[in-house]
Amino acid sequence: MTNKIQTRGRPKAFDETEALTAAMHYFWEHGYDNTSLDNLLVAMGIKKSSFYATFKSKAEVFSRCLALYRDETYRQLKALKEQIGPKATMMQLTEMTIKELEESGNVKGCLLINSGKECYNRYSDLSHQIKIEFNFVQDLFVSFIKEAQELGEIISTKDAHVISGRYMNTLNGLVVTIQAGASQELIDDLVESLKEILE
Amino acid sequence: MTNKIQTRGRPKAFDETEALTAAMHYFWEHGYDNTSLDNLLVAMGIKKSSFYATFKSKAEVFSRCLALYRDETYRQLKALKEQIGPKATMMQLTEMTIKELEESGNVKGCLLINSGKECYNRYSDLSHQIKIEFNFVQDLFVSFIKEAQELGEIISTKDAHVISGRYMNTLNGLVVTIQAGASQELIDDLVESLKEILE
DNA sequence: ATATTTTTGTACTTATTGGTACAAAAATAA
DNA sequence: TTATTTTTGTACCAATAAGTACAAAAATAT
Repeated sequence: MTNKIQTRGRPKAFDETEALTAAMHYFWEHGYDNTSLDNLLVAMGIKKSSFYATFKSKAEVFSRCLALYRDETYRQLKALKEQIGPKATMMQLTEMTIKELEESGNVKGCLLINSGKECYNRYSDLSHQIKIEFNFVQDLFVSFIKEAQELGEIISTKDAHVISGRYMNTLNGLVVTIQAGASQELIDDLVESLKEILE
Repeated sequence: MTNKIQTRGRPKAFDETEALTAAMHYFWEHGYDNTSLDNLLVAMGIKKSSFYATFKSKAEVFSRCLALYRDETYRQLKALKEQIGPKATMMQLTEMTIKELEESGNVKGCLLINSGKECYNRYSDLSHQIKIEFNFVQDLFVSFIKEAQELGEIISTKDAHVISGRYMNTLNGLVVTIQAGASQELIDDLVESLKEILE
């Protein structure tokens, strides 16, 4: 991947993918606008000169982070599915959100959803990319539901697109509902409703 | 409300509530951070000197806009409920979102949800207020469901809190799902799921 | 007429933003 | 050794941010 044959001159002291991963996590936690270039440089562990010698702008780095997020999400979810099966993998998404809330007192949500809201009607190039990444991940979820139906983990009378769409919508809704200040009872029932969707 | 007995001196040339209403709509469309003071002054139709002679800061104005939004929402929904009944009023919320999408090509969503996300883990005072306003409006929805159940518009076997919570969560989820770039089929099914929740 | 208060307008401050310029040091291949 | 390239560091730039200061004009109650 990043196997560039060593050319003459001082080699890059940082790994591009590692730096992008660090940037992705910072963006994920703070959002695009609320991440200043200085914040980003500290998170990535490189200096401004190195940054602009490698990337063309903050926006380009963000774009690459979105792609990286989609890649990582895809990779990790597929790996998890091989271990615990498709239905358990879907439920795990909910459990991770609740666990994060209980352990740290807050939730980050999905980077694509967060960025979709932030970029909507403001950064059309990023919005366009987010749409593509979002539907890419959405398709993965549909394939999980289909596989779960074949395995008999989920009843086959409902359309996989419908189940997947409603599950993810409810989960993404749960995050914004928590962020708006929902009561524990409301959160608990929404988690219950997520279980029901996968029945 | 704003009946202040005329004191000596040049009277205020603008109505505070009108200015706040204009500010509220600007914040609703653009968010808090993405609304500069200059944007706000143009939207409110007043000059910087008048602004700071009346309000103490941008944050205070935003806070008052949140309260105004809750007030207006409460007032308008109750009025609508008197006209078309509680269940139709709830469905109207979905219809408004879809109508807005079809007519203008985009959705604004709920100011409290949008602000909840934007302020979460960043502006604790505002976050705290949003939580209060959000639950205030949420309680109104619960009362609508209860009334709809009494009227026989919605079956009474399910808890009103559950119905209200799931409906609003799905609707708020729908907005962020649209903003992330959902397909028309997904949007259509989520609207269908909103109908089912109120059955 | 006068005191009072809000108006508008202009100028300013301090901080931060994303991004550029450039020199000197360091690390490596040839 | 030399050519090449990346490193760090410092100094910039123009734009924008929220907010302050203050004078002069305008509108009103008394």
